[in-house]
Amino acid sequence: MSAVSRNPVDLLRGDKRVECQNCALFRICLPKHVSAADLSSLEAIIIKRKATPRGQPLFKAGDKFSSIYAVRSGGIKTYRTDAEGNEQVCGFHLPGELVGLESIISDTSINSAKMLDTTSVCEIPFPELEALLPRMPQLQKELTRLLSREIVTSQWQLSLLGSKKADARVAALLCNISDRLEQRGYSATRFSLPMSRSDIGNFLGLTIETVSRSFTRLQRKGLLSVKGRMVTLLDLDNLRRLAGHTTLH
Amino acid sequence: MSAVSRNPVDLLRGDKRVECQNCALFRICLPKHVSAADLSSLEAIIIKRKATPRGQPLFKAGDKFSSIYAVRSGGIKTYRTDAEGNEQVCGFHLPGELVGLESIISDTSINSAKMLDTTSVCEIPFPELEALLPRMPQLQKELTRLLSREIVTSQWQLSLLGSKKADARVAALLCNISDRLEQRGYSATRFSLPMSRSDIGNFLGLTIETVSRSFTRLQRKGLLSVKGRMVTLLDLDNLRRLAGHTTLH
DNA sequence: CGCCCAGTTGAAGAATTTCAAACGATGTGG
DNA sequence: CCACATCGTTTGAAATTCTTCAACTGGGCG
Repeated sequence: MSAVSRNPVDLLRGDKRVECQNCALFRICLPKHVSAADLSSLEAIIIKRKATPRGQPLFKAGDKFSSIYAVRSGGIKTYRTDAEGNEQVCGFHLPGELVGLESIISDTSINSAKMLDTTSVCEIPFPELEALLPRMPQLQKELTRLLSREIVTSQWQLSLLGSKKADARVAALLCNISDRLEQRGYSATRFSLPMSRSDIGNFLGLTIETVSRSFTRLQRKGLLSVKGRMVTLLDLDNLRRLAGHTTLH
Repeated sequence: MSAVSRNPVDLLRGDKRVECQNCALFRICLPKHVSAADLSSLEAIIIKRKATPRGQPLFKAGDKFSSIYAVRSGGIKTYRTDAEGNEQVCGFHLPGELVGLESIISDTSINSAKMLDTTSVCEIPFPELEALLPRMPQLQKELTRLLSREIVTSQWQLSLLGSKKADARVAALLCNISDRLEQRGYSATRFSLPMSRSDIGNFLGLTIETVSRSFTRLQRKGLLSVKGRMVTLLDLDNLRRLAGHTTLH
């Protein structure tokens, strides 16, 4: 999708100092309310990683928890695996969103995270971040807000899985992604899904076949047009109506 | 279930100063790591409410968000209502747990909360709490941890709704409640469910009929015994095996 | 060119929902 | 004290939705 690397190995770590103010995501990312004076202390602990190709893990469940991550470009899925080896996708993370917040309560990572696409992240070592908080109330507030938002997102997902039919779930996910992309300055009606049908199905609690059929039905109703991962939302109003609830983000 | 009040009206507010150290839940509640010196500043902002009867709302979605709450006794459910008026139960909160964390990101409450039983709470005004954080790193850490735990809980629930059959969902909920009660010093194998079948079904993404049938099946398998809300877990091992994953809490 | 993977489509099967009825505990009024 | 209404729960049978199994398609890449 984006530029692909020749040599994955030397993409794994970057060491250039991050410059949040120049980042396109500054307005929506963690440091958005941090004063210019404090910003450099924050930037000092952040590790700007280079792009990593699709499919690479960012971390695995059980790894020692030491950092959270901000997505700079691309996309990431987080997922957990239960005793029988079943995966459950917990979330998709777009640029400007944090990954790994659920593991703060633990010494080890609770979820695994994998690149959906060529993706770059900023690594934020958590103990260092935590040490900054007492001195930086703005940052502390923002972190609390982002944690809270993560709860809201999970609960939104719950209300999807709890009572909605397949078509409504698919519509809701598409509307949600549409909103998030729009917020980042992209088209709200035409975009490429960063994740596979299998990930979508898993996220929505459906099989890939059901997802596929659902796309076909929505297409026949004239609500959207799909070609592989490329979707065009033709009737956002009715799509939202079908999703039938709380717009998120 | 517990003592019932004659006059609900004068139960709504208490003004006795809270004394966390003497509270049976001190070890598991928000202030557990706060130093004795800091504790009194925290206690000063907490409002100890008197018991409220079953069915009363604690807050409603859309209310101005101003406080989070710690359950002192009884139980609370939080839920959200979508555009069509469908409810989705987001969580059950037992003594020692916080309620309302999801709304921190918002000016208004995102969920509604209702007493499942005669319940008393400590109200913690959030702006005041937030003001204490810079001076009390321990408290800040604990709040962050609790927020993180809330994410883990929601994601646990997701993995239930995402891929589990009805019996597994019911078994998982029972094991989860069992664990939480045990942690609070109650019996892990014999307890009274604080919530109705309807709440259970809604929480698990099932109809009440399916929940009822599931209880009957689990009973026939000799895994438990149910009479109304009273359950006895007869074979916790196999119940966990059936639930088939990550123990939470 | 042909393999392979992701996605689509079809038909049969399984699980849950829906509709309907009955039960038991609780509470009210005669 | 009993008859009756109510609520939450249980049970049964039919309808629906989703899953499963299987075959097929089309684009990308060796």
